[in-house]
Amino acid sequence: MSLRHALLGLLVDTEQNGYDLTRRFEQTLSGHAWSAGHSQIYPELKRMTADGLIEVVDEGSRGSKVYGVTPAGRDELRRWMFSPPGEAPARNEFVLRLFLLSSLDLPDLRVLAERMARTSDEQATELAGTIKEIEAATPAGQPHGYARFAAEFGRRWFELQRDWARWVLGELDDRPEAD
Amino acid sequence: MSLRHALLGLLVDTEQNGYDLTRRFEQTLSGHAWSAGHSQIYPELKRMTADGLIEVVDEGSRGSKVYGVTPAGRDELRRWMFSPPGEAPARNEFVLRLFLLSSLDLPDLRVLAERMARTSDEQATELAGTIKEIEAATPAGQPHGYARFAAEFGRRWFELQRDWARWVLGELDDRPEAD
DNA sequence: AAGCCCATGTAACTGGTTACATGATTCT
DNA sequence: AGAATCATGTAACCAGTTACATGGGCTT
Repeated sequence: MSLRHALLGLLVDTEQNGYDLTRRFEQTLSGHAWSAGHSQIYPELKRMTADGLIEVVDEGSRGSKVYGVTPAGRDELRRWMFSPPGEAPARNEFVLRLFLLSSLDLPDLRVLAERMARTSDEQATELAGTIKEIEAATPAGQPHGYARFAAEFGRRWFELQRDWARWVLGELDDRPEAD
Repeated sequence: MSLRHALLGLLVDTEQNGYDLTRRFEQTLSGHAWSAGHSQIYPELKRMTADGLIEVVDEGSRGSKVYGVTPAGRDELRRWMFSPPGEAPARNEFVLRLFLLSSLDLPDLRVLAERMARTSDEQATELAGTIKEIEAATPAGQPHGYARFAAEFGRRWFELQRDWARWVLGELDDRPEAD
């Protein structure tokens, strides 16, 4: 049950309500890591409260519940982080498309690989800009946090996509069929 | 519905039965791309047959059904490959753990990042060996297929994990708290 | 007062996993 | 003959998505 641990991780970082968690999910985790909508998050928060992993630490003006992690929740998150990985199978539609590229004929393959390389390069450039902003907003010598680590990962991921697509194009150009 | 397109892609590559498809899923797609068990695959094959995307092209000795892709199936696969990406949200437990690393205290973070770097390096080395085998089994000058492309992607992916984890460790060593 | 964002929830449905069930062939 | 592998299926359950529903507070 990764949703539970994702919520624990976000709440350890910052105490917040279900609405904020929904947006945080969308903004930071949804791209590469995990995804969940509010209709899944609210019931899970209730269950986690019942299980003693989190608790309501404050109530906002319009009846919102601000959650925080209990000691038991911290223990559970740590236990999960150290547990052997690979339990939940990975699902990534983009990677699936990559793996199925060879089901296309050569002209189609070229067009798609070129498109993938282009969009990945754009995304990498965009994230590089975001990273510069983070760096600028962080006083020199200060340690980076969560956001910087995640952004660095994302940048490298998009570069991988771009470079792999270019490598495929290079392989294709070496083929006898190439004109 | 990515399952459907994954099956189409595998069947375009090789006509095969549900049992083979289940193993292929496990071996080639399960790591980074997509995952499905036989209990999901068999009913989907029936539905795809009803929808005219695939058809039974042969029957094996013990009553197995060998499926092949119809022209309509090929069209559907191509349409999907060219359709705008990002419809299905990505889910990757490993990446989720990466993103939640900063919820740990510094000593824990170091231990985990070191472990991640080590196991990723082992996986990258293993895949590099697999690639050499593929290269050796392919006559010189011959084009590479599906397996070579996917393996190259996997290698780069594990290297990304390793390098990112090492980068995080480097960032941590620069911290004032570092001993 | 109207419209937007904040904030929480439930219901119906679809996709995916685990468990149950069965039988044929091949290998030892 | 017994065990392993091939081969297909269904049922019950859990996770995740889409749609429906409601109301408070803030801005213009």
